[in-house]
Amino acid sequence: MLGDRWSLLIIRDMMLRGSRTFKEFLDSYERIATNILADRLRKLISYGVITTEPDPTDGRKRIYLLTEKGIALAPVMTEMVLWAADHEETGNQALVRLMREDKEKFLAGVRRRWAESRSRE
Amino acid sequence: MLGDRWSLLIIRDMMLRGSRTFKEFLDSYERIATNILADRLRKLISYGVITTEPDPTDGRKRIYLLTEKGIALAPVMTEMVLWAADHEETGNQALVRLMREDKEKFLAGVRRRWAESRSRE
DNA sequence: CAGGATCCGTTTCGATACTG
DNA sequence: CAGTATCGAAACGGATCCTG
Repeated sequence: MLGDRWSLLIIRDMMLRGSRTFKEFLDSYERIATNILADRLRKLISYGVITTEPDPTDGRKRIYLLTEKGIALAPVMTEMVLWAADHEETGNQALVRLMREDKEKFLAGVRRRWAESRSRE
Repeated sequence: MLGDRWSLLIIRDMMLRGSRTFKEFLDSYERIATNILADRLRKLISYGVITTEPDPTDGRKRIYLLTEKGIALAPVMTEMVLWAADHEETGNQALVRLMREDKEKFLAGVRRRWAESRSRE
């Protein structure tokens, strides 16, 4: 799954933007077709990187969550974002600044938010 | 180029195995078709991640080298290898051990070897 | 309306054969 | 050795349709 463009973007949006639903992924600024998105979500589930469950407050929705294996990708994503910020188009500047100031602290924050969202389920 | 399987493997082999020629990339254990390899090398050059020049000792060969922008991907590759080692098939165990013992030291070594190979050109 | 599935033209891939 | 040419197979992506 490393090496698939859409999978990486999905993981990035889940990890850094907190995206959780099919619609939120679709609205992410990069264009993705619904069939491709559905396919990648299925594959990510089969890889054990994410899981899915119905939204308890809205039966129509499904919620997608990172697993332990998924959140373990945080260091990879962080390094990717930092490299892109240095060498390609600039993304979220505030986020990049946070990452650069203290990488370990930033990662700890990502993991903490993930653990908290898990415990609410 | 992040998000393309072959590009990542080429960069990995250049960075961690010291691969430098078309043939060395082909012989890398993952199968890659010659046209795909040529295409990815071309794209990596256009991205500014690698450069190429004729082999001074063998006119038939071309040598591919990482640029500054390319070697800056070392932290990304390292985190990818560590994640894969923890969660997927196991690759080069000795390398993984080195990375885990002291990540910064490992990265310094990669950068030093790269600088030395540059200065020999 | 959210989360998909299906259809379909277009792009990319990958295996093999061939060339400088 | 380092690629290019060719061609069928697979993946993509857009539009649209379906279902709870």
